[in-house]
Amino acid sequence: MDYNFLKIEKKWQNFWSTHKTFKAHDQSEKSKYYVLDMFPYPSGAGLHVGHPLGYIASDIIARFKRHSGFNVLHPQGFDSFGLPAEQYAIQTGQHPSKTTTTNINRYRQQLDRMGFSFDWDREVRTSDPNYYRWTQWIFLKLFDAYYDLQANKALPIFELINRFEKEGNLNVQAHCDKDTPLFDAHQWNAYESDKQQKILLFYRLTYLSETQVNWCPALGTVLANDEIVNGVSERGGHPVTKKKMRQWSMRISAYADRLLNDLDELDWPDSLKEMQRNWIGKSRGASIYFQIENSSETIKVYTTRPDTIFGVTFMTLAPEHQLIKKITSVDQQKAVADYIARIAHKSDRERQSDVKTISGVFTGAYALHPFTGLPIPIWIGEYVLSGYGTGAVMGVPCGDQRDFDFANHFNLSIINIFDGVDVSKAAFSEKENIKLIHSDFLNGLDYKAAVEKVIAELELKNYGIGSVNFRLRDAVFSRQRYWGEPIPIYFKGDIPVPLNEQYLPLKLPEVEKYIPTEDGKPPLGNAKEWAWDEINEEVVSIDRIDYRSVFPLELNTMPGWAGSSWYFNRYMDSQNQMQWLSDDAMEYWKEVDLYMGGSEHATGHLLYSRFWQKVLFDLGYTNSKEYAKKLVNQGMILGNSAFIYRKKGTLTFLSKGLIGKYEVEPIHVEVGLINSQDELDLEAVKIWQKDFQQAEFILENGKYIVGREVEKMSKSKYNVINPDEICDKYGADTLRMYEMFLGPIEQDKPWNTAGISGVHNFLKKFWRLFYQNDHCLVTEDSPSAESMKVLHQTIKKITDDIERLSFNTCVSTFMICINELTTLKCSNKTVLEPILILLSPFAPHFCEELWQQLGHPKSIEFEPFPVFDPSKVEETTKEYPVSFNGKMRFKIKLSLEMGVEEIKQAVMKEQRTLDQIQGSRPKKIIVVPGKIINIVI
RNA sequence: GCUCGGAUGGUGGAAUUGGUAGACACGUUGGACUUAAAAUCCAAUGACCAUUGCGGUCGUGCGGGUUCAAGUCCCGCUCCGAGUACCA
Repeated sequence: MDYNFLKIEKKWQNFWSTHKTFKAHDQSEKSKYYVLDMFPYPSGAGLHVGHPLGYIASDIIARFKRHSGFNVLHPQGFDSFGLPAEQYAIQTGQHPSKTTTTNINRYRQQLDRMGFSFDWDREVRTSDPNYYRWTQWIFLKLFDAYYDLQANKALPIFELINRFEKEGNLNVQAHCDKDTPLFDAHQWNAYESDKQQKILLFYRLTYLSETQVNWCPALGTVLANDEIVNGVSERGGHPVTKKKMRQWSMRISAYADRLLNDLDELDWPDSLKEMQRNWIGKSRGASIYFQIENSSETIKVYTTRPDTIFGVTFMTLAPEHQLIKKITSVDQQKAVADYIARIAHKSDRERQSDVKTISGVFTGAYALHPFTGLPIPIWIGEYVLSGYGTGAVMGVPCGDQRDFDFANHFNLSIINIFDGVDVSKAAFSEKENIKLIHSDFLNGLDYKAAVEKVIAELELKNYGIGSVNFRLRDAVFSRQRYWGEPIPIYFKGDIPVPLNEQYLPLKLPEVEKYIPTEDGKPPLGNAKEWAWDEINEEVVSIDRIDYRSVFPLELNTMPGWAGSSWYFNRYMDSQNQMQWLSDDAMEYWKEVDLYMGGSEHATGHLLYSRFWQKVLFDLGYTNSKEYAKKLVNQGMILGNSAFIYRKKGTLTFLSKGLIGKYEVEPIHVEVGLINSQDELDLEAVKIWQKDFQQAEFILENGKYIVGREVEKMSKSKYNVINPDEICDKYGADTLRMYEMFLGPIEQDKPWNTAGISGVHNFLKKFWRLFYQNDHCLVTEDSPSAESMKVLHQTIKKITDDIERLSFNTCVSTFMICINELTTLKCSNKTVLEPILILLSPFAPHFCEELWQQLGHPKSIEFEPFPVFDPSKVEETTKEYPVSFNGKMRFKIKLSLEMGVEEIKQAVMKEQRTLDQIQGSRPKKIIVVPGKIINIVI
């Protein structure tokens, strides 16, 4: 019997799938354990060895928990709406659902080969109408809710309407648009229904509004902030500009404080929590009102440094500020208009890349300092952002570097208000250990005391108010795409009307083209059947919108993060046709116990999904306000790219060592064409790409040596390692163990195929404890004390290490264990059986096979995990290192039962010790039982 | 700039609470078996010095400190990575 991994793995994968071994049961005596992976987007390129890293880790936990007696939910699915399938559709005319299905099937095949213990009966696909029906349902729940600041939670919108009817909105404290008008009950009841609906949009948790959006002309769609990286689109790297559009948004800003505070109770990586904290960006400070000279208008500024109020020498408004038109003096009007026009032409990217240049213009107007009454010139400056705070800042050049630079550039005055500080060259922006001067009633105070005092004063005199600000913006929810969830809304005029939930799912219509219409409408504008008939309650042809009861449906679709913001709940009850989730399933599964995924979702998916969970919690649809108590970020497996070097402007390629002073262009080559000595296979490269047939390769020592660089694994960099190839050559169990062995799970690490033999040899070595030359070695004799000791040391180490997710050390422990048992020639059933159970989460097929060979009729999957027995590893003696002043000199074997005093006496009797001390008495003897003896002399 | 991580042999990495640094694996070298190769097994492998025999010195990015004892704790740097970026 050889270790025939191909045969074994196929056999057990079939066994597991026909027996539905990993089916999770909704009712069980056992405690539940929910292990979740971030579900993949099924791209056309298939999986590479980096993708399954997190899945392997979570699978080990899932299997370990099953052995430990838990009813484990370990589901998987596909985030199957998205841009690549749509772009492929645009190019080829093939329906995205077809591409998606093909890709999913390929993913499924690859995943199955690795022996994951997923419960595929619960699979979800975000593009499946049976799934997105509930995504649409959640959208309607958000549409029908508002955020009440008194209750500090979302409430149904009808409660708000009731209040409006009784008392208007004068006493309503709710999270709403800042331009929301005030009205009393009488006014409200007198409003036309359309006007009432428009006002309600200011309150709804998902709402339509005219917003400045990030428009990507190349993709023809709007992007959220987290979909933009360095001013260009995350996908494709296309430029992004600003555009005003009527868009759906999600009022996530209402939840900023709770999203921030609840982070404290989550067992998530600190770095990830920190990223979310920064993204939410809470800051404390004050809003201060500045009266404008000779005008009734006031300008509100937000500052985190109200203590520096006496350092104010000017004020700057964002170019988009509404008051600019009103306050600009006659003689400055042209200059201001020119400036604003110039800024408006700049794209976001230009504005971002050019932060060094200082630009601005004087409005000709002055504001009055609230305390001194002195006039302060009002400027307009590009560096002030309209989106943050009030879009206006007070300029304190002595305390803020940007204000300082601005003041210097335009020759504005600078007052120093910090004691003993030189502000002639740069601003002083530190807060600690400094006292204020030239600051009237704040003189002599430090930062903390001054802030407190000035806010009290501002509030007393009604010049301002202490306030809190967030960086977090509402999330734009409309996408001008085809391949996404339709938004269940139709329009009567410009009033959005929600579809009643009984008509869900609102299925994606068929279209002829997947591109925007000629008049610039989203792709759904191409659909013929895309109007809602209120009377017949069905989707009908758009030709009928002239009929009284037929109205156009929303043409935008939902963004990629919609479907992924709640899928973890659906797994608990994925086949339910009546509800998004039954109460029983929710009651039993509660929330995710371990969520495994990449940190790249920190400010996207992981924030949006927390937001939706909180809304659903407030509205009573779930009883967990956080859906994942523990989260682990697996690192990335990086590729080891290979480069050849083309002499600039030629077809000549220089081996790495010959580049010298030549100007060369590095070009990626397929890593499969490189041997372990970094030598390029010249024949193969010419077959690989025809372009190289004409090329001349200059060799060193008869070889072409490539350059190497560690980068992200990607098809375009030709550094992809396909897991199928590894499975063919070494088997899935080797791949699983090797990926765990590469390093700590949360770390990025480069893939290196060369190292895999170590793990593969381990499995073969272990196999040889069972079989050699077709001969079974396993005996039922009672094992030696040494082998029992090896076993129990292993049990302890593995149990501890799995609990703390240190899988790389687990693999090492197994290797040590098998090396020792090999040395001991131990093939006792009593020892080998528990090791199979220990190892089975890592190498499941391998262990199942041997488990069966040992005569067990049932699968290994639910065997109880072996329990550590300390008595088996107990030692009576131990070698203690004896050191003098911390330096180790010799070892001494002593009984473990000795007390500290006995050990001291025994050590002092040692001849060598006495030699060391040479007559002088030791100052101190330190004994840590079981660890160390140190003699201070 | 700010925030958060890192830095240990030729390489990936161990060292869980301050207690024999370098486990385990790759790679390299030498050996056994073999006609040969593969496979397998054995030995050596941080650096330097001493090796006929023990052995010794230095070593966890750099400079200090605390301690009988520091990869681990404290202070000050350097470099690398990630996130974020006119956020007032």
